[in-house]
Amino acid sequence: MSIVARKEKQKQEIRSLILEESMKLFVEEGFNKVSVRKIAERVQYSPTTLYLYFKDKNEILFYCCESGFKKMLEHNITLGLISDPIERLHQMGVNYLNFGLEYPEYYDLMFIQEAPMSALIDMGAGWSSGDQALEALKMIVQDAMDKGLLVPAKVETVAMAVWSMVHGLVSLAIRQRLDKLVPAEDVEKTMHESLDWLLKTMKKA
Amino acid sequence: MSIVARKEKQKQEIRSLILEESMKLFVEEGFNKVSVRKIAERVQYSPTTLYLYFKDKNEILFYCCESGFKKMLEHNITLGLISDPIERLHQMGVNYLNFGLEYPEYYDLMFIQEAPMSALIDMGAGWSSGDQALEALKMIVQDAMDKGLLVPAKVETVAMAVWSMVHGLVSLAIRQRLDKLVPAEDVEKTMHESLDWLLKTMKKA
DNA sequence: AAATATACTTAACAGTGTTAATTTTTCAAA
DNA sequence: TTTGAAAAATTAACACTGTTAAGTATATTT
Repeated sequence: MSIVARKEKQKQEIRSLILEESMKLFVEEGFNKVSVRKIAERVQYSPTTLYLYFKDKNEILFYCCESGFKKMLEHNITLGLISDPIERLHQMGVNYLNFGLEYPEYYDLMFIQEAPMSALIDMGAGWSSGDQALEALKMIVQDAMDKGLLVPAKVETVAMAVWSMVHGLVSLAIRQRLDKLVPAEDVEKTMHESLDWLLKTMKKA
Repeated sequence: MSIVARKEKQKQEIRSLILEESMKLFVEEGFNKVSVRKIAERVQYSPTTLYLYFKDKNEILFYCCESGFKKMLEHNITLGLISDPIERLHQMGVNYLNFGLEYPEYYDLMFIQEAPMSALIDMGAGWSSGDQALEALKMIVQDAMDKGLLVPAKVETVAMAVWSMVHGLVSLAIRQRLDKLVPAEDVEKTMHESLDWLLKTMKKA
């Protein structure tokens, strides 16, 4: 029993090692430029060994995302302290923008690449941390509505609007599309202004 | 002179042929799954011949985007008829969502892939139709503000907010992320509701 | 010590983008 | 009309990619 348990533990350690090194590489060079062989070299195993631990490259990416979501949740840890729902929503948006701009490669994997979703479908699995973040968003919107701070509307509608807005900002920024609208050096500032504008606008007069 | 002109014309025709067939393939299978060899087979040339007409695969994609923007502008051709700026902005948003959902592969190339922007940087060129669309957006916002239909704010800020919002909706939808918020069959409807909500919300009371 | 199960590696396949060298075609001058 | 240069297209090749099948060590059990 203890020997089989120790072996299982070793296996998990190798899994973790692969994920860690993969994530480092994804962050350094971007998902598409990282090959299975490169990861294998980093973990000092042959390329094919990785296939004993993961179904394919997509699955490796999939598990890396989970750690990305956890990182994101850490950013939101101080959120509970803010009592005003609108203020809380605002801060959540600011955190989202900061996360995206600080870790663009993580963001890319989690929200832009299609690979992890394919893996998710293949596996029939879920993303607990990811769903958790969305639930948090919906709850804040619901809270704000209950307190009469927002014009009544379907919670999903407003949540989708807010999420889409911050995602749009980050993903356009990451893909250098916002340079077409304002000079590159003003992009970050204007992104925050846009978020401020939305929050101010949606707050019930 | 006329003979050299005809040769030039022939060259342009081959260029167009390559772009047409590439676009078809990109739409059918997605950028990443289309290889230079596949394109070559379609146009009945050897793979290396394409390199006589384009610097690399990214440059092919880049020129395909231009046609995507033109397609998009066509969708907006009826916009001038709407006199109310807010209503015009709303319809522009609706067109944007429809375009993204109707031609997700085009949208992917134009706004999600990073490849065309790399080509753009390498070439030092611009995207006339793309810039044109952004200018149109800014002008509508400016118009709405001039007519006192929006709370005064920096035009770029509001334009960025609106663009980010619709881009966020489309790109999250394309990458199957919105399924996490509402059931798949409700995604499209809720997207439109979110857009409606934004426009209603931003309209000065 | 022999047999079996586990962990890992080597070799290989079919594909990728791209370059250099080589061939075929086109067309003006002799 | 043949010759020679210029243009256009091709073949061969390189260094990669993700992934699978077959083979080889290394433990563990009998």
